[in-house]
Amino acid sequence: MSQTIHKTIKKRVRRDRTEEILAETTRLFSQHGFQGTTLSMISEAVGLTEAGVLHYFPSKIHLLQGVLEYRDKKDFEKYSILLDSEKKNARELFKLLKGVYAENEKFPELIQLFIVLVGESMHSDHPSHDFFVSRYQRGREIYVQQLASLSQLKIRSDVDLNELATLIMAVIDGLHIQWLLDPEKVDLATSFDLFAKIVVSYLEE
Amino acid sequence: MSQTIHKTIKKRVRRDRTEEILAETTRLFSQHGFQGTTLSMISEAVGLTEAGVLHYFPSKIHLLQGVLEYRDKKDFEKYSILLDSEKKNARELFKLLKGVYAENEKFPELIQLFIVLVGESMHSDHPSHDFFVSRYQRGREIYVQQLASLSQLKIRSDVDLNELATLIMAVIDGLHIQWLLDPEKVDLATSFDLFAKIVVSYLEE
DNA sequence: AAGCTTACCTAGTGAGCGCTAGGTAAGTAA
DNA sequence: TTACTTACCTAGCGCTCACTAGGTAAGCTT
Repeated sequence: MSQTIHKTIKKRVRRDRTEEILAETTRLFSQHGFQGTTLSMISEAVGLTEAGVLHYFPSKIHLLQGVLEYRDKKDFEKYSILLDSEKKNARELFKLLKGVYAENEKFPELIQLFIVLVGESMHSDHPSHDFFVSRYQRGREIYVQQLASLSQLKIRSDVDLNELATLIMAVIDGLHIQWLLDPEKVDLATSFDLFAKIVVSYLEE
Repeated sequence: MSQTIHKTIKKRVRRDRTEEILAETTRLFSQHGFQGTTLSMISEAVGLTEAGVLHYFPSKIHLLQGVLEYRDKKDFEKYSILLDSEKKNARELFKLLKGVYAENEKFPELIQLFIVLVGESMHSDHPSHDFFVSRYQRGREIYVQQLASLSQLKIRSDVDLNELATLIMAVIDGLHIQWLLDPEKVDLATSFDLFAKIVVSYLEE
């Protein structure tokens, strides 16, 4: 004790920092992307040295995988509410969807994370390219399944469910882009509402 | 002449390389983004040294501005066809839109350029953030104007034209993302057709 | 108390980054 | 023919990058 008393007191809290690192990395990736974020930015944000961060995730790509897995899992957990609820027509499905996305709107950081990273991942060389290809694939399958399960849906013979699923996901991504760029000019909820109204009226005509 | 004859003959073509630089930079930015592209990649692609490239564009940010201006101008030229043609109802407007986007589909590089760069530009610190904010703003205004000009449009009182404009742009961006990620699974034309059909049927109901 | 594991640190390393300084030679105008 | 501009080049600068080697000390287990 007598020897530490002379130095500036550093409280050395030693604990598992995995969660904190993932949280800060999510924030930084969502702002600057994978390529635009450096290990020093992450280590500073979390209060460690670069080597300290690399103790948890041995490379920058491992950090990316960590963030992606962590957030993707949480993301799909949210949708389980949607998957498990009973609904009989398109109107009810879109009402549920609206609820899920209204919830999401409270976490713009996570929305931005996926928009920023998917942009970077267009090229097949990017470390998260394959992740996003299968994420969208899976997303489409889930929507198709949900649409097909509507017991009261008078499916118009001219509507391909897969195309409709693609469209729903496209609208959501596209609205997110405009909303993140200019949140004062674009309102996520009302724009999605308009889409829902149009689609429901078409399907239930 | 007698002194050059001994050396390996380098044909030194000296000409204005601005266009070539912009073309290669467009290609590289669309693949790796602004942050993921280096001056050495550009200079190699165009057959110059890094300093050679910087002779034309004094910094990497000038290259970004150059690419953006150049491509944005060309992009909006294409839409002038749309703006100038006469149309009287929503059906005709969407038919024209379909034509424009079918044309675009032939240049995936340009589509990818804008998707990749807009992703990077989400954060307000990014050098092209403001460009994209006003690009989308302008885009929405043009669509509103186009929709408002439809002489035969029985405007349903419950449709806000600005929301509809936002939605159209969202669908296009969102479809582009899924198409670029997985061109075999997503067909741009048919998905957009579905959207057009749904919207037109709603508006002309 | 001894030994082991976990949570870090300091101090590098080579490679690559955007960019600059200062040239040289080809083409153009007077 | 001279002078100027344009189109490049070589060399290198300071910085930052992701990552490594090799430590030390805290805490847990035996």
